[in-house]
Amino acid sequence: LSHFCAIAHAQRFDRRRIPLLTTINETILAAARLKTINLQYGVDDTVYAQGAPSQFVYIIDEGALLRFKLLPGWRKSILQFLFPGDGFGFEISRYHLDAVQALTPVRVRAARRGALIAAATSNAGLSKLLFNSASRALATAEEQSTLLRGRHATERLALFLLDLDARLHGQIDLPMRRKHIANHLGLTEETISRKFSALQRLKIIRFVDDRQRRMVIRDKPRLQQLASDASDFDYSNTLKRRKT
Amino acid sequence: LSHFCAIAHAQRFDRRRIPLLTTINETILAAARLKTINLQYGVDDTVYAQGAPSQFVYIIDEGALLRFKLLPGWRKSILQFLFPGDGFGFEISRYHLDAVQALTPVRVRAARRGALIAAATSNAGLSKLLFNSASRALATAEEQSTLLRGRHATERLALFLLDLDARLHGQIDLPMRRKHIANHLGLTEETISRKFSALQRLKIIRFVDDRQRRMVIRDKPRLQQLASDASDFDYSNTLKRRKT
DNA sequence: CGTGTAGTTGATGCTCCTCAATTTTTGTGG
DNA sequence: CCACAAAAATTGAGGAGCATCAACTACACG
Repeated sequence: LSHFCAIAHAQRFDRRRIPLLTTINETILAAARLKTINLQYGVDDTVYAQGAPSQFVYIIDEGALLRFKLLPGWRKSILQFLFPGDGFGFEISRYHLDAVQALTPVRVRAARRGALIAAATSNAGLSKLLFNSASRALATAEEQSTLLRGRHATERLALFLLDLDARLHGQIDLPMRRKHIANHLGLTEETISRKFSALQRLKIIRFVDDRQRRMVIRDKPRLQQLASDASDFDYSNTLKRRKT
Repeated sequence: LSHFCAIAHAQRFDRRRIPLLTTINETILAAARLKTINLQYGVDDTVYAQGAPSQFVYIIDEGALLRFKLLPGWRKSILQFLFPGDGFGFEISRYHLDAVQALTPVRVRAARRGALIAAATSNAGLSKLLFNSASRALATAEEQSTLLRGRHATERLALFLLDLDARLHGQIDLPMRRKHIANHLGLTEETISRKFSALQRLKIIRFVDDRQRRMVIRDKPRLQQLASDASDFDYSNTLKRRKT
């Protein structure tokens, strides 16, 4: 038990502060006293596919992944991006309803789903933790819906960046491609690219590497304002200045 | 116990078939053996406000409600519409993170939140039910996110109608105003109105009352097709025919 | 009968998508 | 290390779809 607590602490305070996001987290694994195994994945590797039997639950030690659903007609919908400390892979169904894929080289710990369920069945405290965790995940998902109801691309992107900032703290290292962000926000990659350029021109963000992947937020108040009302920002594709 | 089971059965098979949607349902109340009280609300009455202390959990016997969140700047985001059999009001937080309001005259049963939590703490089976329920609610919320990533108004409206159809079965009696649908789908009420007109012109749906609230789906396959790809449907505001 | 509310329809402009060209970055093999 | 090809990101032009503003209709209620 103390072993896992130590890891949990290291995870939470070491590199990044993270509001836990999904139905599984460090505390749960610790409370269930499950044996875990370490696994590694390379870029673009699939951790599990949609419809596959659900055997393990996972917690991320290092790297980033994306969680998505396949839709009728070859399309997919990216539900969220996962970072160290986040957990995934636990559902009621015995088969996965989503799929998870690595964005960078990844190290995860995996525990048997069956063992977790068995532990929860005889342990009301653990069940309660699971419920808490699912509730928080639900709140996160509804937050996401609210984000997607925002009508302007700038609003959505600003909210997305602020959320990442809160989770990753400080310098944001985007592990995903433009097209992933676009899919997640219900936009196109061209629009994402244009909005990034616009935010950079206005000195609200800055990319600090040549890959345009590592960025800092230079003017968070302005970004927060854009997140709630982008009406004095949104200009079209061209470079004309803001409306008066 | 058998009392509640009877109600649960009546609820599930009597009037409408409903995939349970929120963190609370009939089965949970029955398993927890909670005392309930009956409450009634009139149109537009608030069941609870955002930020209010969380005292009860609720199950709907009759009528329809809407659940929403207030956002910075007087805006609100409608998370979902609730119908008989659906439950609401249970969260981890001791204060409500959302608000619930009646769309029609409503009868609900309420149970004390504290009693439910107490029951869950000593009862692993109940905790597990709560977790299952939260997981299903999570799946629903992620479904909703996926809907909102669809780029065309027609896609979103079609998915919305198909979802209502699955929940209400048969004739759909819309308890909400156009503006509620619009908010929920991230569109404007004018667009909703125009899309309804278009669907009606194409004989995909039909309104069977003069208030334009009660409708039947006349061509479900076509509606399902539009839900996954509206590219051969979307024409602008004007009445011009579909693209070739 | 007015008055108010919900819904529909129309005209216009803005935002974002589409398609395409260009630039930048990444990966591969000599 | 450089040359080359492939992939990712950016930028541009034009058009599609939705929002906005406004007028209009239908119904509800006193």
